[in-house]
Amino acid sequence: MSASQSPAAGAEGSRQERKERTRQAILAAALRLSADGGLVAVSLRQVARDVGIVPTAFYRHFDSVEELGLVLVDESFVSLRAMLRDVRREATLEGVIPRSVDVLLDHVRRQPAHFRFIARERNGGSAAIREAIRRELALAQRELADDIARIPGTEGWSRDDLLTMCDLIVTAMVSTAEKIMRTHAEDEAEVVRVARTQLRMLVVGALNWKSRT
Amino acid sequence: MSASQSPAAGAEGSRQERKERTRQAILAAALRLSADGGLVAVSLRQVARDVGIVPTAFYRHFDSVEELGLVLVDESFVSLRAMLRDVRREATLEGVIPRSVDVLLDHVRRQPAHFRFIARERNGGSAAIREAIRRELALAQRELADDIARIPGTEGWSRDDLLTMCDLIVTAMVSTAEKIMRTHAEDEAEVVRVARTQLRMLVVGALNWKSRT
DNA sequence: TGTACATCAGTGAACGCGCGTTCACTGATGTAC
DNA sequence: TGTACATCAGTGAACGCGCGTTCACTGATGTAC
Repeated sequence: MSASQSPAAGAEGSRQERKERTRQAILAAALRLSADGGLVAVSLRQVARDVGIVPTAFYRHFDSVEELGLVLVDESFVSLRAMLRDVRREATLEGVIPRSVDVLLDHVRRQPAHFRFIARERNGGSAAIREAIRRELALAQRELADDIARIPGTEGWSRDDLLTMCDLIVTAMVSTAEKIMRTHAEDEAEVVRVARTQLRMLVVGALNWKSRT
Repeated sequence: MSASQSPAAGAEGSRQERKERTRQAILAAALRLSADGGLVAVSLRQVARDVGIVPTAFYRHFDSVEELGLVLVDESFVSLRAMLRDVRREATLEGVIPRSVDVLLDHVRRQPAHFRFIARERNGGSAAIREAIRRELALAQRELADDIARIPGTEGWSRDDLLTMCDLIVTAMVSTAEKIMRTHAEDEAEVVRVARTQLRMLVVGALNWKSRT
């Protein structure tokens, strides 16, 4: 690797393009390496070695592994928001539950690294990273509430009840995502079945609880 | 500290008693130190320094920090099971929800270190520790199902539905515990209110969903 | 009760290793004229 | 189009540090006689 100026990413493109390619390679390496023991266990030198650059070159792109981690949070939530957008395409109260779980399964299987990163760092990471993830999940919760409010048949719910329910839905879905990640393909059906039942219990409960008050 | 043979724990008691006291001091130190960056970030030397022994003396008690971590899992779940036992003392369907949340709040406030350790290592820790925690939580889920099955008025639920519901309850309560840990005392009431509403939604939902089939 | 020996929790020096960070540098790419 | 200079991504040596682990040890406690 000592013969090339930009070993990780080939020599094509402008200087700026090559820098961006190295940056992406660093992000990808850190994401991959963090799967083992979380981002805390990832060293700057490991990342550099993996990318094929000298340790000091890391500083051309990030001030620290921590700063890199915050970028990975953003990147991971792009995947999560893409998922929410996919769920949004089903707009009936009946169809939304099976569809949501299917979409979750699909996205977790396609982007396992991003979902694993969020699950891991949500409690395990540094304070700054935990806070960033918490904020993104709270945003997802509000977006979900907005979406559900638009579904016909949900007019009876107050914003407050809706948010309380969405908090629980997000929690349950994060838990389901974690389950999916440690489940082999042949046992997926059971996880999906349980997740659907739980969502149904939850939605039906919210409906009946509200009608009582 | 170099003047004493058992600096961390005084000189009283038999050799065996003093060894046990050092062992407990090591566990306490590791639990405290892991609050910052998880157990991954805790080094054998840090623990030894904190306890007031030389690094090599650590090996008289544990083979590695990892092994120590597994003991901390056990210890933490003693707190969690004490909590379940406390919940169990309320045996009516109406009283169980507010009581459960009160008990959770009380125990999390009294043993924050144990609950924080479980929350952190559940996803952040080593594979062995994650697995140990997952197994304990699955056990808690089954015990909870047994308890609920004994409450009058729950005869209509199948074991399967009960377990599915308990999975969701445990997930929600872990999430609530995490919320409590990052909430100041003056905002506790809101967290408790939301947690109660969520449990109620959940239980009512399970009831109504079952009666449908 | 007194003595001789065994046990073993804790000691302290030493090791090699990977770490983050500093610094002066190189040489290809980009720009101004 | 050609030349002179600026930029800056990546280099490589060097540093001090904390780490886990080894080893032979010490000396108080415990036990057998």
